Amino acid sequence: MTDVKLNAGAIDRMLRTTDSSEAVPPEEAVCQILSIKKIATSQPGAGDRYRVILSDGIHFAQAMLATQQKVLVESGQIDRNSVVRVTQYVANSVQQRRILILLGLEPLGAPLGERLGDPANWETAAANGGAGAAGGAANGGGSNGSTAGPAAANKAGGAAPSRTNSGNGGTKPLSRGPSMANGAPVYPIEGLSPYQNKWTIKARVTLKSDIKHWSNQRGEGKLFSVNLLDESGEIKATGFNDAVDRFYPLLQENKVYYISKARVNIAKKQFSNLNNEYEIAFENNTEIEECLDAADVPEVKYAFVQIDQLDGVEPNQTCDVIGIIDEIGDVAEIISKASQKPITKRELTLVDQSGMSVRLTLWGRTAEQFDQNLDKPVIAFKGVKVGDFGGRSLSMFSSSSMMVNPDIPEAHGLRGWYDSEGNQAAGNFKTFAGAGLGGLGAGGGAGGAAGSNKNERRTIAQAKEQGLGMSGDKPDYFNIRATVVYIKQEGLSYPACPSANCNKKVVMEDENSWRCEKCDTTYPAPQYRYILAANVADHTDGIWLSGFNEIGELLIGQTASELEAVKTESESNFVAALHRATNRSYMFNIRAKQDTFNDTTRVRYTVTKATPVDWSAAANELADDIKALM
DNA sequence: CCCCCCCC
Repeated sequence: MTDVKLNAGAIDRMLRTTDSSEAVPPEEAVCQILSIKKIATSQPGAGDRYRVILSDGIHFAQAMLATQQKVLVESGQIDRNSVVRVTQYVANSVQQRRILILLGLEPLGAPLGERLGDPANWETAAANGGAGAAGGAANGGGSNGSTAGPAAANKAGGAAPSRTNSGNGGTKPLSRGPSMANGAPVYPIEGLSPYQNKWTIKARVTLKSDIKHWSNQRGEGKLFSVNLLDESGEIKATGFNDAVDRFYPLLQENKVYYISKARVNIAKKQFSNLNNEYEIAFENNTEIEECLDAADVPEVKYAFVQIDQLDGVEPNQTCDVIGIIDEIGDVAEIISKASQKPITKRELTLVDQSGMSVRLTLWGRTAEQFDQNLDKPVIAFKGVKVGDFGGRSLSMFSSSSMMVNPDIPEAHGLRGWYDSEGNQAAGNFKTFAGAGLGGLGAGGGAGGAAGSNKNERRTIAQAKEQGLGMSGDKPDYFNIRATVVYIKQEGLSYPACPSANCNKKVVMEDENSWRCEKCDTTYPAPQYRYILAANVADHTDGIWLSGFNEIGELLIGQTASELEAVKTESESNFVAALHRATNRSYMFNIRAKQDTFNDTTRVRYTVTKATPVDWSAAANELADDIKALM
C-alpha cells in the first residue's frame, strides 16, 4: 500500500481556486476519501446525494459529490478509504463555508485498509492561518485581518470553476465555444449557486413549457420555463414577461445554448422535480446564444424505476418510467374538484419485464393529441408523479415529458422482450391493486391479473372481513356484484338548486318560489336529487350502500323529480316504484371510507358506479374460477 | 414574480 501517494496540499489549492488558471490539474489531485455519507434530500424525485470527506494526507475537507458521480458510490467503485483522482471540481462558497463539489472522480484501485497520513481539518487550519501557502488566499479584501483562509475566500463573492483538461477519463472537460463573446468561463450546471454571477453554462433544453399567463393579488404577467441539462446536472430556468418575448422563440427543445448573466435563485423544492437546489431566472441583461458545436452535451438523462419497484417510491414523488403501452384509453372529460373546470384526460397502461402493469394518466393537450393508433409503442416518461390510487398509479405533470420509441438501450430491451414473450400476457399483467386495498389478503395478488386494475372484486363478506374502508382517511375502492333488496323510502331525495353544478338544497318560500342560498337566487321549482340508501346482498352477506343522483336514476328508472311527482299523487304508486327497483343485480363500484356522525364512526360505502350485470361475462368468470380450482 | 397538475 505504500506505493500510493497523495498530493499533499491539493485540498488547500482546490479550496482556494477562484479562477480556472489556478485549477489543480488531475495529475496533482490524488486524494483519499475518508468517509462517505448519504444525504437524503427532501426534494421530490431528487434522490440521495453524497457528502464525502476528502483528504490529501495533510488536510481534510468536506466535499459534495456531483449527482452524476453518485453511481461511483452506489456501484461500490469508491468507498471509505478509496484513493481517487479529482479530474474536475468546483470550489464554492456556500453559507460562509468553502465547499468542494466533485464533478469528476477517477477511482485508483480498491479502497485501502486505513487512512493515509494524519490530516487536519482544513477549515480550522485555514482559520488559524496554518493552511499551506500554496495557491494563496482568494483575495486580500477581508476587513477582519484575523480571519484568513476560508473566511477570506468567502469574501471573493464566488469562485470560478476549474476547467481541467484531463485526458484521464472521468468527466470530460467542458469546452468553450468560440462564438461566445463575454469572458465568463463555461460552468457546469452542478456548480452554479446564488453566490456567484460570472458564469456561462452550455446546456441542452430538454423541455420547454407553453407560455402561461397568470393573474393574482400581486399582479399579472406571463412566463415560460425550460429544463436545462449538461453533463454535470439539470436546472430549471424561467423567463417572465419581457424575457418571454425575447427567449421563448429562441429556445428550442433539444438544442444547446450558451446562457449567461441570469440570476440563480434557491429553488422552491415543492414545485420542482429537477434534481437541483437552485433554479435560474432570466433577467433583462441575460444573454442566450445557440451553440452549434454541442456533441459533448448529453441528451435527456433518465433514471428509470422498474414498474414492480414503484411501491418503493413514496406517493407524490416523481420518477422516470419506461414501458410498453399495453392499453391506450379513450379521451375522457372530468370536472376538476379544485377548479370546477372541465379537463381532458387519457389513461395508458404501461407494462415492463417485471411482469407488472401500472396506469398512467395524461392530461389536457397531451391527452388529446396522443396518437392512439400507435401499436404497443415503448414510451419513456420523465418526471411523472407517483400516486397511490389502486396501489400505485402515475400521472403526468406539465413539467413531465414523454418520448415515444426513444433510441436508448432500455427501449430496445423492452421491445425485444415484449415482441418475444411479453405480448402473450397482453392485458393480463399483475397490478398493484391488492396493495391498494391495504394488502389485506385474499383476492389481491394473483386475482389482480383478472383485468380490472381499478377496483378489485370482493364478496360482501370479504369486504367486511378485510376491513375495507377502515384504514382512516384513505378510502378503499372495490367492486361487488349484488342484488338490490330494499331501498329506503325516507329521505330518498331532496329539493336541489336547478342551476348547473350547484346541487345545493333549496328552501321553499312558497309553492312557486324556491331559494338557493349559494346562488342567491329564487327559482320557480326545484330539481329533486336522489340521496339513495339501498340494502343489497350477495351470496355471502348484505350491506347498506349510499348513492347519489345518477345511481338513483339508474336503480329506480326515473328521475327524482318524476318520482317526487308520483309520490305527491299516490303514496302506493311511490312504494310500488321502489319495489320494482328491487331484485335487480348490478356490479357496484364502491368507495369505502370511515365516517363519523353523531359520535359514531362507521364505514360508509358509496356507490361510484353501477352497471347491470352482464350475465354472459359473469358465467364465463365462473367457468374460469371452476377451471382454476381443477 | 408561477407553483394549478386535477377523476375514480
